Amino acid sequence: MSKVMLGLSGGVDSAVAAYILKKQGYDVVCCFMRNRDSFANNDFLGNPTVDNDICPQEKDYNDAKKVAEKLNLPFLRIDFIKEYWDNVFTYFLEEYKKGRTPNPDIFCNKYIKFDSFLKFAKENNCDYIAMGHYAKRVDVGDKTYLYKAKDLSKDQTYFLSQISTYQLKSCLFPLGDILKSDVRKIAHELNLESVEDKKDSTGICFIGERNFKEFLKNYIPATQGEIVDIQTNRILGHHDGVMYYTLGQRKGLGIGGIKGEVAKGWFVCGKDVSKNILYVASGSEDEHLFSDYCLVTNLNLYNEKIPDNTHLFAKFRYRQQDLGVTLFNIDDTTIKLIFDKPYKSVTPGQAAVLYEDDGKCLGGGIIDKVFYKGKLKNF
RNA sequence: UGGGAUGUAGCCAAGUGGUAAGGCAACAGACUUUGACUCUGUCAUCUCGCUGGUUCGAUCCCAGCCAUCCCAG
Repeated sequence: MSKVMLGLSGGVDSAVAAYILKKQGYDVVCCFMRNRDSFANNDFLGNPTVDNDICPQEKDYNDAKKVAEKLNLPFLRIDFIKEYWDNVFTYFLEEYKKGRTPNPDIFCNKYIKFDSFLKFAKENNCDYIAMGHYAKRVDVGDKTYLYKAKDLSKDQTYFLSQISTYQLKSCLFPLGDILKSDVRKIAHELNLESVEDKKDSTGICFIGERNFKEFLKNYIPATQGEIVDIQTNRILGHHDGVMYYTLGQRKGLGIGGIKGEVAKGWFVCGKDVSKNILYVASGSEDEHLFSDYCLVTNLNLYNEKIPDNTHLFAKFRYRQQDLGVTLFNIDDTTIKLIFDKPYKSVTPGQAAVLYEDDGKCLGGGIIDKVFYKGKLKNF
């Protein structure tokens, strides 16, 4: 009987995943992961729970424990606080300091959930790990493929785009063929009271929902600068630091109406980190928000290399529609993606994840440089 | 100082003698394992620069004052 270590988070998804694996006949060991400590990590500004009697992580732990008890499964606990800080959070901050917009959860998967946790599982004689991810694994011969989950609205393959073939082969995805609504239904049937109606967690993994700017201020000093209209070079206002904004962002600029002009809202379309200038464009369809090709580094593919001139689909941001692109290889870990037509707000630091039109996820990389009409966009 | 123009919520901006459109911003909620986008809702009632007057009733009419801008000088 194969043994699986299941990451039980205290949410409904991993709880039902545990049940399914058990029902399928796996020998399941549950484990609660703790990767962050607000106090050890000096996280106070804008922390909504810093004064709570019970920290939300402990509530999650208790909820997870109840699930394990209900399902009659062994329950462990492990901390990866140092690993998270060293491999995920440090990278996250470095990217922000460069003015880019990283996706920490992709690296959390790569380095913590599918690496540190996998090693811990192996040390405990487990064959596989599993969690509550919505994704599908398909084995054909000795090859393993990753597909989008049946529940496309919950599909999380985007976050798995940096895991290696070995990591993929070590993981089971029990929720790949189940709709979220059915997950809730199963939780109710099992009377998993601690999680059945719990709201889905959002926000950065292990950090949670936050006023993002306040959170970053704990680690990156605020440096005021000018907000400049890219069309006319007018100074429209001031920002608290160029790194607090991402491309395409509308909220938080505080720019009101201007005499004699129709106010369409202002959107971030570029940044000059050295001069600390934030560039904005008026209206959501301004040309400056678009780009037509990009360079992607850190390319990670689960299987064979993709030939030049292949047309496929890319997701540039989580929960955004897949967009048609044509791929060209630069070297083993760098590709160029030419867009079918100009796309809005493709942002350096975010992941570009590659799909075939049947939902097969080929892998992905990190958007490094973005171009429009042959010119490098200045971010 | 003379002539002209304007003064409506944080910013733009409609408006009528009969009791204040809209947009932007902001805030809240929804959505969401990044950051965003998006959607929904809230947002002038000792109020329409101030003070008087006309009127049943004025933000809109009249007078004076104040402030700002433009042209003269």
